[in-house]
Amino acid sequence: MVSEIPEVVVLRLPLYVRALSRLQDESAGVISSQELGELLQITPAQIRKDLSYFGRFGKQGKGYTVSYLLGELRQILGLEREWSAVLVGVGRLGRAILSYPGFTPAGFRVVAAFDVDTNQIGKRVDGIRVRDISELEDAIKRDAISIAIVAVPASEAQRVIDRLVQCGVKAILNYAPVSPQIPGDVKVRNVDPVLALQTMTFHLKNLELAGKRPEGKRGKF
Amino acid sequence: MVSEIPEVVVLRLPLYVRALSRLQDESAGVISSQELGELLQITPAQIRKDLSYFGRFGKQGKGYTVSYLLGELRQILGLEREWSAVLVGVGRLGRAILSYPGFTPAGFRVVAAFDVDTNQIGKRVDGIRVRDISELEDAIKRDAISIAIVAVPASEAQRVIDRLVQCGVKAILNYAPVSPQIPGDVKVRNVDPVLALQTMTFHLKNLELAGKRPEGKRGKF
DNA sequence: CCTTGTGAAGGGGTTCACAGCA
DNA sequence: TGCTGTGAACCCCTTCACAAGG
Repeated sequence: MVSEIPEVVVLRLPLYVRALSRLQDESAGVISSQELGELLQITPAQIRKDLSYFGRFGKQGKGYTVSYLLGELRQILGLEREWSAVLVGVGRLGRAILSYPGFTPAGFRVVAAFDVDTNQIGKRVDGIRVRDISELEDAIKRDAISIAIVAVPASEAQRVIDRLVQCGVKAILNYAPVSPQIPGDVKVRNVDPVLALQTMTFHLKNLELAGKRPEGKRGKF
Repeated sequence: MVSEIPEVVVLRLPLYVRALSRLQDESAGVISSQELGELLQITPAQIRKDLSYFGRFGKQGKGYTVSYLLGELRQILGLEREWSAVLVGVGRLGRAILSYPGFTPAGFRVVAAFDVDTNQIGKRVDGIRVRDISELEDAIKRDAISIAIVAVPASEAQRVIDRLVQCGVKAILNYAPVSPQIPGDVKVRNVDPVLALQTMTFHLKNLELAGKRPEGKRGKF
């Protein structure tokens, strides 16, 4: 039931959760796949197919009850509990992550932060005491942490990730600009704004080229 | 030549650039698709196919000259020039973005920052003066900016994005936790660490379930 | 009538496998 | 021999289209 779900589907589920949460805040009662699709720029068929991997949540002729579908999806994604995470790297980026207010309401709690910088160690950042990275393994194992956030320099990232994997972390949110090597049972999501920008400059460049070619007029509305 | 390239391919090109840059720093001369694939966890065939959309960059029996391929890819992605961007939203997140040191070496320069908060306006953050958002349109048009970074609250994001699109911005790096509505000729990349975490909790939850079922009956039917 | 759920069809990206060539 | 470049096969995701049912 769980093993055959396409990864792309899993990537979309949080989008549904986010949209449904907003709809619930706006007291929306029922929504059709058509309407949800318009909000998310996803085809209605796509949404219905995605949901059908997990069950039948809708009412024919009506649509989906927002609160019910939201609850089911939160259940499916494991969001009905709180998740503890550790942060490695408390430099500028790491401190920004610690003070990011979006994690807590979503149920993610950073319970420990580590660094190698002796100037940082012992200090408190947003209520979290920065600990020496030598304590990393003990802390993770003691609390059976399965999520880590990596915000160390690129040169250190693979080493840190190896250590995290070694002590049982199964999910890594990686802010370092590297493509880490990890075993298949560990999930990594990379956050790299520069990569994101670079995928867009490709299109920008081609827009400009098109604009410079008088005969290359294609985009008409 | 340009319009038929799958978007997934464009998403991978920056990964190649990043890996090749590192290889160049390490004075690597030549690399095969096999080796590059191991670094990036991508199949060699995938890499060769991706590159073949743009030309023939390798040497049979040898592989790819790192510096040459890097230069070609940078050319393809439009990275041989500097790109100016504006930032909208200079709250905690926006300030962290302004002080992020990764943009400049990659050739991205934030040339203006805007906010609605009168306490912020006029102040300088990392050398950039914060301007009143009412100046947004003029500034973008004057300098023909095509990239914007959005770091405003979710409730404001769509409005801000509408304004950006309105005055000709074609690429948006969106840090707000929303799925924006945009016309087809504008590219958006969303950065949302919470969504990233939520896709991983799905797997974590299922790992735990599997662990709790002695027979580990996965893949029913 | 309206919208879901879903087999089936379709489309597009990945992988294969080998010709080509240094 | 070693590795690229690439048509073709393959596979998987998306979209279609309609039965089902409120």
